[in-house]
Amino acid sequence: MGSSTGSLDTSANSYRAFSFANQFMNTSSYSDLLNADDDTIIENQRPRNPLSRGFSDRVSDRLIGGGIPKFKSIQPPSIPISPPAVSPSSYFSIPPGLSPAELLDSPVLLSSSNMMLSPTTGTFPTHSFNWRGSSGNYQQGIKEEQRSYSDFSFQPHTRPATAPQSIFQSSSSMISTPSEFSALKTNIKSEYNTAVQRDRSEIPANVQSNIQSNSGFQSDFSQGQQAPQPFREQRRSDDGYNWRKYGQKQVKGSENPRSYYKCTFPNCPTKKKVERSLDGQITEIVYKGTHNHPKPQSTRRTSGSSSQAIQPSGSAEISDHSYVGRSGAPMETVTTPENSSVSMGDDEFDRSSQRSKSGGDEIDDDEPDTKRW
DNA sequence: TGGATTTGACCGACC
DNA sequence: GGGTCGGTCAAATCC
Ligand SMILES: [Zn+2]
Repeated sequence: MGSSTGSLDTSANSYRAFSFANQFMNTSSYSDLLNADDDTIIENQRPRNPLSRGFSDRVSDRLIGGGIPKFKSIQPPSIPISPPAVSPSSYFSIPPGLSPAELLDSPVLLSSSNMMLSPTTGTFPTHSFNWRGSSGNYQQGIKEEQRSYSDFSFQPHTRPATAPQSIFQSSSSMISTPSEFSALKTNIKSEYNTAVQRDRSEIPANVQSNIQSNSGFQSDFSQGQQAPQPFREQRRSDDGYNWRKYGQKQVKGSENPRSYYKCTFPNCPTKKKVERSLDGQITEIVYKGTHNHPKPQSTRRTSGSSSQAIQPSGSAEISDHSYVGRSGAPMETVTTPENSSVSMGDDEFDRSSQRSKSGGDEIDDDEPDTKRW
């Protein structure tokens, strides 16, 4: 089993090192920052079996029927459209602000910044997304500048910013989604990893609002964040969905604790892992699974334009999940593990690599194409 | 009182 | 077969 793909694990972890400052606000509203709209589905989560404790989640991720544990890997026996080749394990990295969908649409993707995935390859992000794949390379650079801002810098707009990175993995198991799109996902597991600028999630909505309004605020904000955790996290986080924290762990490679959240929507299997730095800033977010429901309408968000609210996945092919988010910052910078490699411990890296190997990752290359360019 | 968070323990996967 | 690690559960606690 394990072989199937590796486990997701983490590889993502590698990135923990960054801290970004946030800058989201500039443009649109923060709300846009991350919206993840992924709705796709995976499977419903079934009631947890008592028997299988712990595992339930996994199970859920995997699929229903089966007993087979596969987490990520499931290959799709048959996938309608895309060949999922996509990789069983596909991790995408997306900037927090970006939505995968967009990425897909625009090839530019990360390029804006400069580095990024490898445009060179010609493949787009999608391609790139599989970092885990055999090569191990996965995203490439993203991190770059982020650090610069780390302290707070808010840059006016333009910046490449901080882009945290996001990775998204999709795992899918089954999907029930209506759209074709879902079909794609079906087997794919997706996890997104997002590096977030900060944790907006934690920030109370009001605060955020304020933020929007003012620009300067960030600074405050950031500093404020230093505070340990004055407030509990609110359910609704950056992406607009409601999350419930079900665990926290100190990961070995990083000093930052990782928190595990589940979507509170009844049957939604979506989970996310959030790593935050000591100062409270989110250094990494990894989404697992997709939401099978529209985003709750929150009071906050939507300022206007995009009300993203709910779009079922319609848009097209979004990749697997729609992550919509865009912050003012274009995102560009995504970090790659590699880059980060510097920071990342080798250990972690190794691990990830290893695992990845097991599963066959190889597939990656292909799939993306399907999606469209 | 109900829901969310915290946190230690358990379990499976990987090496 | 044993150790390590990540992920999840669930009781206690908090709000
Ligand atoms: Zn959900």
